[in-house]
Amino acid sequence: MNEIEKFLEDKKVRPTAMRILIYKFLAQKEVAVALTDIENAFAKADRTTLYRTLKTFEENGIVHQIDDGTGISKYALCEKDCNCEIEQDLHLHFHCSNCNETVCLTEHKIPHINLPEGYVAEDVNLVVKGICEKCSN
Amino acid sequence: MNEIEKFLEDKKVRPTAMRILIYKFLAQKEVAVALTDIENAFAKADRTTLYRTLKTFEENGIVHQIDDGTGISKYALCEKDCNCEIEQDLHLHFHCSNCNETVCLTEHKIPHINLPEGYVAEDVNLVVKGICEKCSN
DNA sequence: ATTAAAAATGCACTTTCGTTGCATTTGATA
DNA sequence: TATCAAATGCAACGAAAGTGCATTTTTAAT
Ligand SMILES: [Mn+2]
Ligand SMILES: [Mn+2]
Ligand SMILES: [Zn+2]
Ligand SMILES: [Zn+2]
Repeated sequence: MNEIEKFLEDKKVRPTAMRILIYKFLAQKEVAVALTDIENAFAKADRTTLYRTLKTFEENGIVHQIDDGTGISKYALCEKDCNCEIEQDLHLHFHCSNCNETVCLTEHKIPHINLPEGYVAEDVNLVVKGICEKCSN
Repeated sequence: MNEIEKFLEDKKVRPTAMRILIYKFLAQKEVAVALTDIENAFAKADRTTLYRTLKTFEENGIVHQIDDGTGISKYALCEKDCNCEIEQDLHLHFHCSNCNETVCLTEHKIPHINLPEGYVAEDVNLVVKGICEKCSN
């Protein structure tokens, strides 16, 4: 059994052929991907399967969903020891208005936010929109 | 000519009956509103008119659109001397997962974000999700 | 190996929200 | 009062997310 299969099983996800392919696809991309991107990459597979694969990955801590403000959900692999927890794992996302790509800035954790009395934070989303490094040259 | 009409004209928006009503509705609400909310409040008006009114208000700096992560656009009146500019006007938004309401925390400006070399910020969206003050009692 | 159960996949469809084209109405201006 | 531009209303469309159910594949037990 290879490494990816082992990884998926550790995450309690059955390593089907499709899931392994999608995992490899995500691992190879350095930007966040939309369902459509995966759909285009695997024309043979049904959209629903890809959709549910992403949901399964998300529920089991393999990917995190990214709301970059475009209205289209993006997904990216989680870091090695990520639990998607506020104050620890959550990082900034950057969406380039030129190339339309969204990237995880995993080194840039979201700062602690002070809230008014009575408010309880459970999740934070911080997205910066602008021109990315590739497009600003 | 009353105060609201004057205000709209200052913003280069012709103060029609519908627009005045929608402005009053927004001014009276202390939470961000969705198109559907306005639709329900003004059953007689067409959804398209309400939609375009919000767009007009947004283009002329009367309201700002809020992406709270629910996938449904919300709108709220801008502050007195707001230009919706990064580093000055942009504030934190809070979405309550219990009552599903979204509020502007206008006193909580978005902190300056350090980006990697080459990245240029043009806009920032910071949304905290959790339990609001009303729901946490 | 054979079979039964569970899980994954594929297909068709629905829903929701945002958006647009165009005809009609309203309102400002001359 | 006539004219023109802007606002409104109606009827669609389109993208994306999501669901129900039949079929296939995989796992596990016999
Ligand atoms: Mn990320
Ligand atoms: Mn706001
Ligand atoms: Zn770019
Ligand atoms: Zn609440």
